[in-house]
Amino acid sequence: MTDRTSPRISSRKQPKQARSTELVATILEAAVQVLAKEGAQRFTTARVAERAGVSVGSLYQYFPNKAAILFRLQSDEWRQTTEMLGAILGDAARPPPERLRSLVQAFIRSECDEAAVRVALDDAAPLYRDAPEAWEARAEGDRVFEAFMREALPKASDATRDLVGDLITTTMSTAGKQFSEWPRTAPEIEAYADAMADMFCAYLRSLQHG
Amino acid sequence: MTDRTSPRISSRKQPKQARSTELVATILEAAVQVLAKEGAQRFTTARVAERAGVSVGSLYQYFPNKAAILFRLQSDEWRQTTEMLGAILGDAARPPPERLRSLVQAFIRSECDEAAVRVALDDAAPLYRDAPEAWEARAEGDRVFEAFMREALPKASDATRDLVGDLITTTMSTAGKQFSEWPRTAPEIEAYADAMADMFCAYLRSLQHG
DNA sequence: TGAAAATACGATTGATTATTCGTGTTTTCT
DNA sequence: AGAAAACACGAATAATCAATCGTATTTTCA
Repeated sequence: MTDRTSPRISSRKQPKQARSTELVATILEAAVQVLAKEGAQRFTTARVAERAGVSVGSLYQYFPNKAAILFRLQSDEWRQTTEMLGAILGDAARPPPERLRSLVQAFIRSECDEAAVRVALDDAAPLYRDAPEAWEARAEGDRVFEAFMREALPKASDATRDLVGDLITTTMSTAGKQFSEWPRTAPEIEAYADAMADMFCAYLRSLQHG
Repeated sequence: MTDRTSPRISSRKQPKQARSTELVATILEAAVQVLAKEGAQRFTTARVAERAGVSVGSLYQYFPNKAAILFRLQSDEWRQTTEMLGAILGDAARPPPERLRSLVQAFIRSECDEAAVRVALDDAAPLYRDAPEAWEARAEGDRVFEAFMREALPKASDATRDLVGDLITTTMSTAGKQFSEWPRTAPEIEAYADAMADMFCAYLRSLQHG
């Protein structure tokens, strides 16, 4: 009954002049600041434009709507996370459990840096969640992790590997959100990450020994 | 710099007549339906009142503001969850790992029932998150879990137990959110819950064996 | 240089929504 | 019954904000 037409979110125009790409960067930078300082509630196109030192009109020249800005920030973050994932998990010289531990620590650390932005971006998720493009970045990360799982659990079935991979990535990726709801000190977070890594490793070991 | 005065959220009036308590129940029921059918974005006092068959004015007689309705729903849910927690974990006749497994399954199942409401309530979290009362229900649950952890890890230090309890509860409680973002079938969810229980048990075992 | 294309501007529009308050109705209690 | 308290009503208010569009400025390039 509700006429919820999800708007096209990621139609970037082809820039004809150089200033446009600068502007996009400026706007994204401003958007991050607004999210961090004001939160998702007060994230408005006017505020982003003001902070960026441009007019709302200019903003709308490069982003079809407000959600597109948020979606772009989220995409960039996912891209970055996937890169990190690949770099750490792809290091074939180290044993899988060690790589997994590094990943957990790196991931949780990165979640805690700029925690305010992450939380705000998460709060704003309803605005960009429905966009189909939102899942592409995630899919790439899943592929990288699958490759790692084949190394970590060579004897397991594909179904088991998928399930375990799903469990681990999900567990890891939701941890950051909890920290922001009940803030912890840096050492507490380190300890938490260590415990999580211990848990994953214990689980993988138990799977290998039958 | 931002003048974000968090409004008092949970000042329930003392009802003088019987109809008022009925009305509160009706409003809460309507609120759930609006959340489920329309989502957090479209959760408005007007819509809730309409669905409840009352006027906005009446609604504001029992809830000081919109956030109070959401907060009340969240509180009720937490209370319910804590009850379940206590019932399952307190059953001293069963060995701790078995209880933990039951808990994970029950918890994830309950997250999946009424998933739409849970997601919407979560989306609306920014509106009621800042209320200090919001943490009381959670604290009670933590206490129950702590008691369980003393049974499950009798030899561990308090610090370890706290950390592990934190890790387990956090992991469990964030699982439901992920399901709604990428929906899964019922058997997939069962398998996921089983895997999570396996993971927790493997971790607890590894902690006990040093 | 000068015209056309690209970009930038920001007041305005239209829509939504939380909350109030003056008024009418029902219940309570004597 | 009748007055007072409690409750219910919903139009009106005031605020916010996404997005537009007519105009002004800058860049391109022939």
